[in-house]
Amino acid sequence: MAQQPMYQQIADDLRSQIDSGDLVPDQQLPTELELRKTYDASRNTVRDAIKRLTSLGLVETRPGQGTFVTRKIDPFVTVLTQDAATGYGGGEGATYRSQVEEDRRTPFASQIKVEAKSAPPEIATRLGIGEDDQVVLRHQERYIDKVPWSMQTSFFPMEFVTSRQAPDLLIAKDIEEGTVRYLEKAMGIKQTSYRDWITARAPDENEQNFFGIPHDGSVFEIFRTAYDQTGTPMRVTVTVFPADRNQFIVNVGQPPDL
Amino acid sequence: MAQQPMYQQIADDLRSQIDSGDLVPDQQLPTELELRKTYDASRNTVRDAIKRLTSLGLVETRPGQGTFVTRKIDPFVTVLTQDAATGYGGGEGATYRSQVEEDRRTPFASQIKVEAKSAPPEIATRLGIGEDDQVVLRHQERYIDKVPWSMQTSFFPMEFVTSRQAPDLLIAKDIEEGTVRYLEKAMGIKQTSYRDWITARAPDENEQNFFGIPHDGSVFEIFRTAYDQTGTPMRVTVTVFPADRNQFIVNVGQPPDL
DNA sequence: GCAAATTTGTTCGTATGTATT
DNA sequence: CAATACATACGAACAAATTTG
Repeated sequence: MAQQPMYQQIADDLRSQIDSGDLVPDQQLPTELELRKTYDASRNTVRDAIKRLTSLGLVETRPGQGTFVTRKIDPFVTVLTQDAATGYGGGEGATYRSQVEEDRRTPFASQIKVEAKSAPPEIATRLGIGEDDQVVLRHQERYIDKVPWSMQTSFFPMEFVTSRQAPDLLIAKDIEEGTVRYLEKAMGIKQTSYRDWITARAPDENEQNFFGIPHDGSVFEIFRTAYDQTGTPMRVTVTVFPADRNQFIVNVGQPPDL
Repeated sequence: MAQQPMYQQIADDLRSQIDSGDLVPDQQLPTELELRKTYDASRNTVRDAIKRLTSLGLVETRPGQGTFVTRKIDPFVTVLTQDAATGYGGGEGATYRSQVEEDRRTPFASQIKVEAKSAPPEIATRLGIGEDDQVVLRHQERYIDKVPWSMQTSFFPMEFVTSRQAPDLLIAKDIEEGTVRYLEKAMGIKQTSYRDWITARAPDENEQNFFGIPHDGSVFEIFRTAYDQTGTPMRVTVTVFPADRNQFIVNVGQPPDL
């Protein structure tokens, strides 16, 4: 009878109500019991329809409360090729704040957590060290306008610390000037190039909780390997961005401003 | 009783069987009826578990046949900053073939479909023309080793054709030399820079069918706006890549080869 | 080529648990 | 504590797609 399954028809109908502005952001949808009557369908069917909408990020269900139209988050755009000339990259700790404030939005970053451990395989390969070699790990969560925006973890060779040249890497405090500048001043290691490797995948449980995204949502994961003036990897930074609120720009040549 | 819901436990158990190699790619999972007995759960609960695995891209269900472990697709990596010096970009028609063949894989591209129509708002803005202005649209589907890999649509101002300078844009045939070179030869318009705008979103129905990805999968959508030597937009190219088989690299400075 | 068997897809009804108000 | 709303789980029936005999 139905060309399309009923749950899909219900989902489409609810979606058109959202798109048309009939249902506005933050507004509560009818409860499952009410929708059951409206569409003359079972509760399970209604729930299947709502599941479709949640995986599209259009609605959000809260146990004990109801289902609500999500307010569209104004996406933040990170320029990955920022300041190519100076060697400082887009989305870094040092440039993150200014990129956000340029947009008249309010950045906030969590306390930095520092850890020392054996290099995970993916990191060891990129840093050109062995898997048994130790690395310093600096982790930080970032917010924009109080909304969780990204999780970043940087890995440095432990040798930077054991050589006593860059001891501050192990201190769990924001290095005001940025680690890139700090390493240049302390060790004479200058970041002259980097390579970003961009993937998208489903979020793990931790990321689902922190960002508040559904299990079938999607995150960007960007591995940045930075090299010094000798072409030696000096740092690997892994940043996870929920796809519903992050976009990226890559400039090649000198395109005119937007 | 259950810290974790039962469908999640079942999903986790099946996942560990896949990760451990107990279930190998292309192998059929036990049928829903068999799993129902194995885990002493109802068929619906088993189905919920399988749904989790499909949205992770670990398994694929085929009506009338069964559920199968997906063979992991070897991802293709597109360098977005290819040949920055010459102004030719990564992932373009002209460079797509060579990038793929460098990888010892076999590229294939569908016939090009050409259309003329009013500029969609997103395109008109980027091309710096009005929404009522006409554009030429060149669409192509791309495969690697016979697997659908990307869908690309390029938009050019209709003026390029009406001025009689670049009539071949309207011909539904591959422009061997690449449109970038063609426009340079025919019109003296040289592509000197471009800007890529990278997003990720859920696939539409057409994309689900073409790429064979689930409704809650994820695709990259990259808008490339290319500019000529005067800083005027000459082209907008929109490419859609399924996230399960595509990754991207951005080079800033001159990082050493991989 | 067709009918039967198998397997997943959709839909219903019902019951109970958990979170919030 | 009670009422409300979503989450999980069971069982059942029929439909649709595919394979098998």
